[in-house]
Amino acid sequence: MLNERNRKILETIIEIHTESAEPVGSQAISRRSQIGLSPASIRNVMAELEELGYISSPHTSAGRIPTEKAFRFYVETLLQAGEGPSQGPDAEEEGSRLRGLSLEEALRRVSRTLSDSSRYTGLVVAPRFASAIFRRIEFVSLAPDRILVVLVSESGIVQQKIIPSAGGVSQAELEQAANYLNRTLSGLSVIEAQARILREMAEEKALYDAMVRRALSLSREALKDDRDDQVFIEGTSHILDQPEFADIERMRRLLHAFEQKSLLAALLERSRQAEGVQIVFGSETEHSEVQGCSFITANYSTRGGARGTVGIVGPVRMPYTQVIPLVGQTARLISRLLESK
Amino acid sequence: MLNERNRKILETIIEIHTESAEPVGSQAISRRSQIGLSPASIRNVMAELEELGYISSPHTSAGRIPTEKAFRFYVETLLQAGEGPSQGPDAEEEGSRLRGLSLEEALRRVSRTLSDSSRYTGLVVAPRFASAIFRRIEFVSLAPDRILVVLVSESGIVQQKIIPSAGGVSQAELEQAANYLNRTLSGLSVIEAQARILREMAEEKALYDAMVRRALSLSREALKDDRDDQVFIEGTSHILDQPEFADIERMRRLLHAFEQKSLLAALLERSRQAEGVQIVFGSETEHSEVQGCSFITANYSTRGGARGTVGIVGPVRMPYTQVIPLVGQTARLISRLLESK
DNA sequence: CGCTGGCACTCAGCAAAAGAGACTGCTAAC
DNA sequence: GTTAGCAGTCTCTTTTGCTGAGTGCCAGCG
Repeated sequence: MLNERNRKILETIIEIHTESAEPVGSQAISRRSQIGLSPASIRNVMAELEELGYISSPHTSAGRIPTEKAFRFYVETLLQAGEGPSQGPDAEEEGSRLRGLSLEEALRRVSRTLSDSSRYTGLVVAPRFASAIFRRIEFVSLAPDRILVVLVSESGIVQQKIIPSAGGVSQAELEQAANYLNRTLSGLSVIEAQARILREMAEEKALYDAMVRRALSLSREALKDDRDDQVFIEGTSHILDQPEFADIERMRRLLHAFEQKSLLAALLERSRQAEGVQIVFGSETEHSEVQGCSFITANYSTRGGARGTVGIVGPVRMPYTQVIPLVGQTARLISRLLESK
Repeated sequence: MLNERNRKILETIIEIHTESAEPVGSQAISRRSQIGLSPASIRNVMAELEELGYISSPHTSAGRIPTEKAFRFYVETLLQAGEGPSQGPDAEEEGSRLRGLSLEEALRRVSRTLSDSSRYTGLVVAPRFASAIFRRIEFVSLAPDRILVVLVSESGIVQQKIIPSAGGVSQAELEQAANYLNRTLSGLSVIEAQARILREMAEEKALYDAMVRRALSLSREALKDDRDDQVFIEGTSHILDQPEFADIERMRRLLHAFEQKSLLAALLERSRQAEGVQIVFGSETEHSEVQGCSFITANYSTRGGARGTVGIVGPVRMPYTQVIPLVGQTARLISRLLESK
């Protein structure tokens, strides 16, 4: 579709535009590229590229800016070529800094680091408790009608929720129930644990042990999947640095979208099972708020197979040769961290 | 200092400016106020007010803008007059919506609600675990050298942290230690618990029970006060709506300040012990980033005396007659919620 | 046949100029 | 003490003209 020379010129246009955020003229390309063509010849090529939809000009007397189609084409070749070297913060050092933090704090920190070193907005989705391996459960009676449940997974994911309590259950009874559940369910995946509970409840009528009955009914409530992903977004103020969002109204909508973490979680959902670094443009989603954005993400996994996502968000115009390795390495860093935990 | 008529006119200036965000002219005041003075007379008064430092004009042919001194004077009279009615969301309804959520989720929700109904940025500081009443401790061995600690307070504050483990301690041993600590420390304030541990450790040499020794040393690590307040900030995108921050650079600095939650926590620290609604202007703090901002806050308390803060941040020009009651009622709402928990 | 220099043309962006409008401060009269 | 009137000031907006970047096309060259 695109011969070697045209491809090379398109690449140059993207590179220049990535640095300047401005339309690129034929002269600038000629100066920059090694091809050794005059501006006039390059103009001919540019006419072709425009014909094909890879570049467009904002107005007659301006240079050209790469279209999303061009960026898609560009990142696709980059992703196929492999990540290349990253110049992110030292992974070893970073890893040991995270080692002493709770999972939540660690993920927040990673999001921050991603943001700081990319100068875009950092994004981390925590693994779902529901897809982890069950480790411990604890009940604390807060009020006669409300029980606090704390769940811990094998890799250290902590989840708390409050469940209603039918009749007043004493703290001692709650502890018995927790003990029973910890003995019975520990080491199972949460899915298996849920299945196990249902199975046992079906046989429950045969059981006369009130404690077991209580434990099962509590745990069913406790393990119910509420499905709201924890998302850590750091460095949203960096979007103010991006000239493409200079319009206040635009910024407002984008910031607003970032505030609704559920929106981002939904957006990243579809790439959750993919391997390697993923790139999605806002226009490729059904959310108009993130038009003009680009999401660079990669998944990490914990011991037990639960998966989470890390990434950065910025404008479509991004230094992909730098951010792709950064995101890729960060995902691997977290995987290593969580699998060793 | 200010006679009744001048006070009334200043008030009118503030009201008009609060709505329009623009300099206020003598004619507008004359039209609006019930005083029945001509613009010319009002101009005389304005000259006086300017003399006294309550208003200032951006340039010769513009109206006057109330100074921070004027706003300080204004809110002081408002605060003394009492809160007046709020038209925030129905407290009853809101309360029952929060009842089934974990503390963290509830506080985040409150911050969101504050932001939504004020159209400014919502702010909630969680009570410190260290100032709460100890309820439960739980240890989970994550790796031979790392132990996850989950702490729960009387009012349902959950805090997790990871502590290093000297020698490999088995999960069974950890459970014994937790049992011992739960028996011994439950119901004490965290401060008391810390003191108790130190006291017992001093006597430790006399003790030959290895389990108790281990429990004490673990708990000392676990209860160590790390002092990083949890702050929930919601609705930061609202600051983009404020004309006073229209300058991009200004916005960037402000958003950046909001991202450093520790900065806000430090800022709110000094009003933590106060009663009732507090108002602090950015210029009254030592943080230049929040110049031009106004913080309206109030404290809430939990069973056991731990305190937290709720509030909103916006420009100095704010509809204080509305936001003061809103913040006050929200603080009372949370207090009621947490004291009944 | 592809490449290139030359040239006329287009159009955004900037700066200077002009005009309109909003307020003020002052003065003189009530 | 209050007010109408008026001259003066200064911002904001609009207009106009200019400059410069960049394009498309054409004719000539290797």
